[in-house]
Amino acid sequence: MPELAEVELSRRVWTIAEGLTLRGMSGNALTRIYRDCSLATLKRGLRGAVLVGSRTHGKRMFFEFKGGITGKGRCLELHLGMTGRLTRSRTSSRAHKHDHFVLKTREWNLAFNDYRQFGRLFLHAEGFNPVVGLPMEVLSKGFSLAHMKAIQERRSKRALKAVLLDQAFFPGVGNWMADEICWRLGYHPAVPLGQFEAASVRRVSRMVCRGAMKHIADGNTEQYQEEVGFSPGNYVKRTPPADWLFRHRWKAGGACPKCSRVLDRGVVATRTTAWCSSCQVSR
DNA sequence: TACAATGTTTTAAG
DNA sequence: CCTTAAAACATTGT
Repeated sequence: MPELAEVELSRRVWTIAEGLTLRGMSGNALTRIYRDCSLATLKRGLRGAVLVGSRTHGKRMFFEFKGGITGKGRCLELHLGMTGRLTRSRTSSRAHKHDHFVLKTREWNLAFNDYRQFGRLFLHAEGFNPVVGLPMEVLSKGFSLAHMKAIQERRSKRALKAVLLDQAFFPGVGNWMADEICWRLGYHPAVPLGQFEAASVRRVSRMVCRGAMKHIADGNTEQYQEEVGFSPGNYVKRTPPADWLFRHRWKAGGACPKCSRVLDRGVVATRTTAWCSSCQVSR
């Protein structure tokens, strides 16, 4: 479920345990989640460690740990895939179905839950600097007009939506944000990137990323953290303003917030796509 | 039952 | 080399 803002929401769920020592861990070693890093490696690396900080980059999360039985800190990288989420609960509560591992402190259980198992995890050495080698974040200072023009040159013939979904160029943007950006630009998602004004693509994609953070991450942090059994799509119904395409694109028969025309649906860049054939031109 | 689901990677094909 | 399309992953809900 996670795009930029919900990844940030997920990160915040675990910050409750900052400064606390991991006293144990449980998990199911047999799932696909462990294709990059085994449960045994995870257990050995994190036992006795202290969570000292965290950050996100696009759809990735990085949790930094110090100490532990190895004496060396670790950086735990998580990706939520399509259906992953992070939860926290009191130590008295039992694990939920599809909790692949649970990090335990004296007072909290931090769980990684993902029923489709598309998520992944990596355990890096202490001091791993996640920013090096990763693409420029859309909301960072470096995402300049020159940077945008460079992207445009390298992918001028590709569909706008395809480039927006490419994590090497727009880290954190996912299917709904891509549709939102195309709609706000007033063009069909299949129009080649080369036909756009670089400044417009940059401005609108930054606006949508900022709005997602404001309306979804900042607007839901406490509720998200308290909610048990939070299900994908819940936040969709209650957060961003009604003049966002986001609020309408999910339901069959959803209407364009600008002109009220029923939204079109199809596949663009291999993903289900919603657009308004009246407000979005194909030229 | 069949299909789609907020993601990515791999493989195949042109 | 490039680009695009399709399949694969595993589970749930409509």
